[in-house]
Amino acid sequence: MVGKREAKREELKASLMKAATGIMEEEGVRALNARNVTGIAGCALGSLYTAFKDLDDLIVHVNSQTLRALGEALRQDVMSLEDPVDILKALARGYVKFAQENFRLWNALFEYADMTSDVPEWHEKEQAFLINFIRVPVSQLSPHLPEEEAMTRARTLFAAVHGIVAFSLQRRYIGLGHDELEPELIRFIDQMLAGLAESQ
Amino acid sequence: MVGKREAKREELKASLMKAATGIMEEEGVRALNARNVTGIAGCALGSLYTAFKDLDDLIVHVNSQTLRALGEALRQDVMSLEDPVDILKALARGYVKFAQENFRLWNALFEYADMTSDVPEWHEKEQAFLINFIRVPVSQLSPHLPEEEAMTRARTLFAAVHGIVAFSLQRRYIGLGHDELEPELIRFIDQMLAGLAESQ
DNA sequence: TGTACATCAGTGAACGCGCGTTCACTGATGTAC
DNA sequence: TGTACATCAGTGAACGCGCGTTCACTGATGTAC
Repeated sequence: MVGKREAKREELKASLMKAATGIMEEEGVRALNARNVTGIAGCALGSLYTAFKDLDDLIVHVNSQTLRALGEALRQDVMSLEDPVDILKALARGYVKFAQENFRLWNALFEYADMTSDVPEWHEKEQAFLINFIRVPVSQLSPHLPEEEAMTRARTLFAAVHGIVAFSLQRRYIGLGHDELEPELIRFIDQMLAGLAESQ
Repeated sequence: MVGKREAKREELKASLMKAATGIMEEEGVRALNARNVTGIAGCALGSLYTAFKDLDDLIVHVNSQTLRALGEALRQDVMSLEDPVDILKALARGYVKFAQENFRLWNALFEYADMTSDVPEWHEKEQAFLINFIRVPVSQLSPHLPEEEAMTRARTLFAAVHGIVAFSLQRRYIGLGHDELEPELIRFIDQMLAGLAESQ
């Protein structure tokens, strides 16, 4: 009966994840440290290092959770849609909504990459996976595009959309209220897609 | 003859700026600290605080310098052009070029905003000023657009372009080589402009 | 089931480091006569 | 021009803090018989 130890271990991991998520939601990744996270989780300082490799490892796990939540939200938004144009718009709307509702967690996905030099490979793969949501409708809209090029277009589209969302939510956009972000983004997508239709 | 003191003061400021710029160019903002910058500038640790309010103030001054250099580069690129489409493309190309050639200084403009809570107002105004490079040709392309809306379009366009450039240069774009960035960006601008023409 | 021993997760005080900023001091610059 | 005094920029040792991580210890869990 080795089960009790393992159960406790999982419990500890879970409580640390929960505490970390809470701190990151309320004060951002930068506010997270070994003392406050173990304090809130209700365990000893040193326990962090029995449950996770180090503090960075804990952050990566929270980010992974966030990425999965984003993936799930986008999947829901797109599920019932067929038309690639509708899908791309729904993805944009879904992305804005997720970023607004989970601002600090979403922000942590990008802030963290700036803070550390090496993100583990498994986490990079999770990020890369999400791009497929965009690649599929992009390929449908440009059927004779080689897959690799479709991937590039998808990434460019994501980078552009992300740039617009990030600038707005991080308030580098003085004068664009949060209510205006979604319509402005949809206008942007419309313009992109009109330009795509034009060129074919 | 109060001039000698003032001259020395300016000299000190200049040598600190130079040292800070060097460190930021070679190792990024995050590597800058009070000890290495004063060490390289060849002055005492405490001198930093007679020349600048604090370390952040020094960083803001370097960023301001970078912003002015970017503005000057873009002005050169655009100077002889008349056609708004040509201007927008030249700006995009100029932006990529500047970001590539001054990667870490350019990056510091955005990393720093993430690091600190309050950027001084005068520096925010310098940032806002640059958006006019884009607003003018955007207004020319859509003459009946109210100025405020043209501003929004200009900001959206900048945010999108910046997103694409940032993702590529920060290597979040696995698989898009740096040589491919400029053509991909120009393709993007073409598509945007085709979409704009379409909608009018 | 009960007892004796082994293991190892959890503990938190302590380590060690990096860092921004301060402040009493001093020597160069400026002023008054 | 020269001298005596005043000012204040420059100095760098020291302060104080926050932080990630370690490690000797202990008590709960697991194993053997």
